[in-house]
Amino acid sequence: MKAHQIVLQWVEREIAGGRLEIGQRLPAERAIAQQLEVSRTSVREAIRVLEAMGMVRSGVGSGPDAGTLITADPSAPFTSAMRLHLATSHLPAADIVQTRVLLESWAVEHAKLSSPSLDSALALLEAMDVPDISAERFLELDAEFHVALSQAAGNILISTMMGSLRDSIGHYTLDMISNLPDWSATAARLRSEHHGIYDAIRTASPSLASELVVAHIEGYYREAGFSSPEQAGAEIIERTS
Amino acid sequence: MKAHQIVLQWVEREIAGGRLEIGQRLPAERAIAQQLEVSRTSVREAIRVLEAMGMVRSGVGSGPDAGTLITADPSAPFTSAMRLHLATSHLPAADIVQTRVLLESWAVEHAKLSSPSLDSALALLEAMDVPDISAERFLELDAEFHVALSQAAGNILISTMMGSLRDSIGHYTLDMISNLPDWSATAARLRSEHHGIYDAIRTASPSLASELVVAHIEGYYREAGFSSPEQAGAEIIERTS
DNA sequence: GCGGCTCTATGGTTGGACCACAAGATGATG
DNA sequence: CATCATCTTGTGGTCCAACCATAGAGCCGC
Repeated sequence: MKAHQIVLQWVEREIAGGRLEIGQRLPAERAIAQQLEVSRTSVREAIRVLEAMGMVRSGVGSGPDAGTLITADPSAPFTSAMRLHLATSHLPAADIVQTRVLLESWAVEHAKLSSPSLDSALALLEAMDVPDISAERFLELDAEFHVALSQAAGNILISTMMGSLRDSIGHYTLDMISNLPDWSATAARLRSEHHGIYDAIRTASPSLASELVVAHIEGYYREAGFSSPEQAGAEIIERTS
Repeated sequence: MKAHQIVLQWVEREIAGGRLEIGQRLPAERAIAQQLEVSRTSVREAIRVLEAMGMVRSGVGSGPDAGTLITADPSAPFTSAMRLHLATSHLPAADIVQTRVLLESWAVEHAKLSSPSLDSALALLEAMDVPDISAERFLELDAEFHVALSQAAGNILISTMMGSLRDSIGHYTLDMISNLPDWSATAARLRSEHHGIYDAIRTASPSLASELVVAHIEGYYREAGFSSPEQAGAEIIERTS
């Protein structure tokens, strides 16, 4: 077993055993190295891995922001790993769109009316309603709106995956604007659909909300000139390669 | 920007630009360090991160297994990160079960009859049919069977997530055996349900297959004494904490 | 030919040194 | 006494030089 893996294993056991918890600090790198009898270099390699997995966050100096703090950001590994794997073209964009539709339609169907995420969604909805908003800003809020919706179901795993997909999705929704015949008309339609989805959730019509979401997403791709998410994915791969 | 991030960025650009591809080797650590004007230590930290994300695989010595090979195993980051985040109890097991049902029911509904994964699934099915199989071995094959099914839809992202969930799921399906009143009876039922699912896919009855999968998974939890996956998750957290 | 040897290049590991940073302790100064 | 500058301490960030372990490549003696 490699030296840095010893450290990883130790950290995992400390966490699983409750001796380390979120919000606490890891011992100093030099202290861990001494305790586990490995070099500080190896400790640092392990911490880099933990950092990439969103388990810790390091800060220099002293004070509240210093030291290696144990966090728990499950989205970090998904986001960064997905971006890299996308670059290899072994993860087709079409798969991402397809997955998005699946996760999001499920999430709105199982949204909990008591979730505070719905309030955030409403705020985003209103932010999108301002008249002279730029297309970039609109799509940004759009993405956040969809993530907020998917959080309302209360499944951390699914909302996390949606949050990670959001970044990947953001890259090409913007590209697709140029394919639209009339952005302001599209924006108006998107606004109306967003409100429709939101209202369906609020009035406890889960299956309707789900259908509207699917239609909303697929409609956007259709209007941008793709007859299906599969083709959209293929086209995007063409253009970015 | 930290030194190791420079390396990560460089690797990402090399891959995105097609100058590095899967199957090729990264330059030697010392060479990268010299080229990017960072220390070898920083290069190694970056490689550790890439390794954790399933992007590379390092080997010492010389020959075909030596050097740092660019792979593309999207399941690696999901699996390891999920295990760690599970340990923090910020990722409830119930969420995992719920996600599994969602992904798997979608996958069988969209399974492609031409997929070779279906042949693998059949082989696994037959392996599970041998009379004197142990419960452990049966559940192992069971897990592989479900992963094979989810691969048949051809969505890399979804099958990858299922593969990662499989590890987490495996931990507690085994635990649940003790809750079963009659294992051999349950095994017989599972076999029959597996064949039912497989046949539904083969006979191009996607919605039936999907329903059977949901019933199959939820039925297992019910028989083990949980009335819903949510309760199962809660119970598992109790027992492992 | 063939077995064993050295050579070489790879990643793996280590200890030590130094830097940048930020808070807290200290002390000079008005 | 209050205030501000300075020093101290402890943190992560970086780098270097050396050494080890591995495993193929090539050479040499037989």
